Amino acid sequence: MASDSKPPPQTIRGIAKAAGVSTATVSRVINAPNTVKPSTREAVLKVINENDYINDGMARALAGGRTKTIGVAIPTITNSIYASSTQAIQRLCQTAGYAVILVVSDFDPVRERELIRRLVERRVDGIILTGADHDPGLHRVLERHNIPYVVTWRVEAEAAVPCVAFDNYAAGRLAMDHLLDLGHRRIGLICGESGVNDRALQRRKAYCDALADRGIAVDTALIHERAFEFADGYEAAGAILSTPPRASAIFAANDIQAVGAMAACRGAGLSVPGDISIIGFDDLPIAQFSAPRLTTVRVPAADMGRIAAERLLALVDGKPVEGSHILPVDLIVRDSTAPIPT
Amino acid sequence: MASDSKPPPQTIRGIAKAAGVSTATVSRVINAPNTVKPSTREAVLKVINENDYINDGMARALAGGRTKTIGVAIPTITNSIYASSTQAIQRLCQTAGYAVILVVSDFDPVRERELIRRLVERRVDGIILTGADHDPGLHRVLERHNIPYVVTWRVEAEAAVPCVAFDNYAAGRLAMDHLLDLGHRRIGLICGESGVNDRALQRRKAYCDALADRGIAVDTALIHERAFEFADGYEAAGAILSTPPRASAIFAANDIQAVGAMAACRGAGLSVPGDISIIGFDDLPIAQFSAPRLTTVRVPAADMGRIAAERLLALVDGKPVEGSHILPVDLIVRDSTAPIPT
DNA sequence: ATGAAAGCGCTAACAT
DNA sequence: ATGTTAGCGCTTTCAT
Repeated sequence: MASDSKPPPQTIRGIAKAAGVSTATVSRVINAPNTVKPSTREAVLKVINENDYINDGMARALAGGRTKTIGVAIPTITNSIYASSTQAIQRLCQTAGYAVILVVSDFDPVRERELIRRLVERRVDGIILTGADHDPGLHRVLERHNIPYVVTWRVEAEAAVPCVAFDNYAAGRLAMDHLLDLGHRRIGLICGESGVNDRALQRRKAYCDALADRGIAVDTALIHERAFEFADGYEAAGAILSTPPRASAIFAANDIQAVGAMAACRGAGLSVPGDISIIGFDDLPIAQFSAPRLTTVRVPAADMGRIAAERLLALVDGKPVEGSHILPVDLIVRDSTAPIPT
Repeated sequence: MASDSKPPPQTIRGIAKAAGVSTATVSRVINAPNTVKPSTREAVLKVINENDYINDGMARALAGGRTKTIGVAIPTITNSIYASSTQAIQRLCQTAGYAVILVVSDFDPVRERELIRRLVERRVDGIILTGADHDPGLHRVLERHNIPYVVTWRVEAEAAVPCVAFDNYAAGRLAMDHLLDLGHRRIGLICGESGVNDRALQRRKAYCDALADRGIAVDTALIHERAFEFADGYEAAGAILSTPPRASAIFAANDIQAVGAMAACRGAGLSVPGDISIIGFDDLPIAQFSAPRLTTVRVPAADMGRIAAERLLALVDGKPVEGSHILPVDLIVRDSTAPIPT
């Protein structure tokens, strides 16, 4: 036999050779099938299928294309509400042929910056950021590398960076006013760490302002910042219950914490809402199936994710996208709140 | 001035030029910093930082390296339990410097194959698969492209493909035997679609066999296959309650469905476990905070994810990995089950 | 309609 | 210790 020069394997050259055409032709049947004669196209396709050949996305991206990948940065994954928006993003992107890479910063801006750097390194076509509290310079890096991005969960005061969010402060006021309107005056607060979480901060502010507006002094012994697990809400509620005079209501700025708080009240022999009212935040599915069903503030998490993804993909496609997109929130009154017992 | 030939920008050549060194040296300060003289290293680093230069991962991968990306395929994202294992995978991989790309197949093998193809296209270094029910040829493609993978949630009967799982059948028996030991004879079943979900199928089998072993005939009117939302459990339980003679217990092969079922019983004026016992499956966090607290079967989802990721990363590193890794499950008895009322 | 050849930005021998 | 150079697998003018 003649000495055969290495026949390259799972590469476009290998396919080209096996099909007796040039690499350009193979590339064409993959990217612009109708620019190649049907008969040769079929021949090439046959070789491709026989070999399970799959075009190398790295090489393709390098040769000028996009990576068809977008990055999503969230602060934590243990808060179910982020799962909701992230899911919506993932679904929309997957349908559009984009892959999504999720990075979790654990509320650490430096860590976040490092993770975003890895996203840039992977040449994601765009990025969805969560909230504020970003490392200074993060925006500069994104700008410099020409990576479009949109911010969710928070309206960026600064430049005209596109954002999709709702008003956390107003939503917090909604919850508090509901409680105050029911006659409650001594109200406990359970929320996230306001020092590292601007959403928690907004809600805490709403709590304080709502009280102040009715001439009620804020008792910081009634404020508990915790993580987002049931156990955290349970424990925080325990602390509130043991701070006399006993509060007649609790605002948990998260449904999971609220359900934990309800369990604590139950454990303390208190009836909800007979003895104590509890209002949550998010309107997770559990809110409709807890006992009692939870009064809460509905937050448009899935919509936010979907819209953010839509806008980002538009941006990636070079379409212009206007500034902020503010979504509405709603008070959902169920069975966990009632007028203050007389 | 002399005509300056284009000075390349955010590329290794641009940095090299600006720092007055060769591209090889820049590459070295990035990949093997200690092989380059401290003084030049600092100089190069300075230029890199000033420009926020970030090495192109596509080019790097193409030039022979790995992509430092792994793919994870799950059937659905609305079943919280997958979130648990996926989170564990994500965490471990992120820590190890790997990005994870999640794809959701919605229980459609063809869709799954297509999504996996996209993963291969992105040259992921490895893949974590969920359950069985894969398209024939999926394994062949992975084999052919030399992509290591591990299977979770299910022991693969076939070849020696590494898997990390627990015994769904045995776990189902555990739940059923608990109910039967309490004296229950007429038991409803709520589970996933056994036609597209081998885990659901195993649990359904366990249900039937457990009944048969005690000489109890299976009444298919008591079996309800549904999705994994609270509402599905609620609705299924409603159907079971209205099938006389009324069942004295329900096995919900998922905690979310179980909580939904409890709500349905409450709504029907039935006390749990006084009038009817309910056992769940998974031991999600909610199980400890529902009212009453839910008896369930603890499934090692997070461990499974973590171990699967560890094994995959080992595989990626060329380390050998033995066959199946079976994790234990536990019956967690809480307050939602009781002896059959006399 | 198809082929030849020049890069895309990087790493990795091989030199020096 | 640093520079030169040849690809990695692909897309894409530019020819034919």
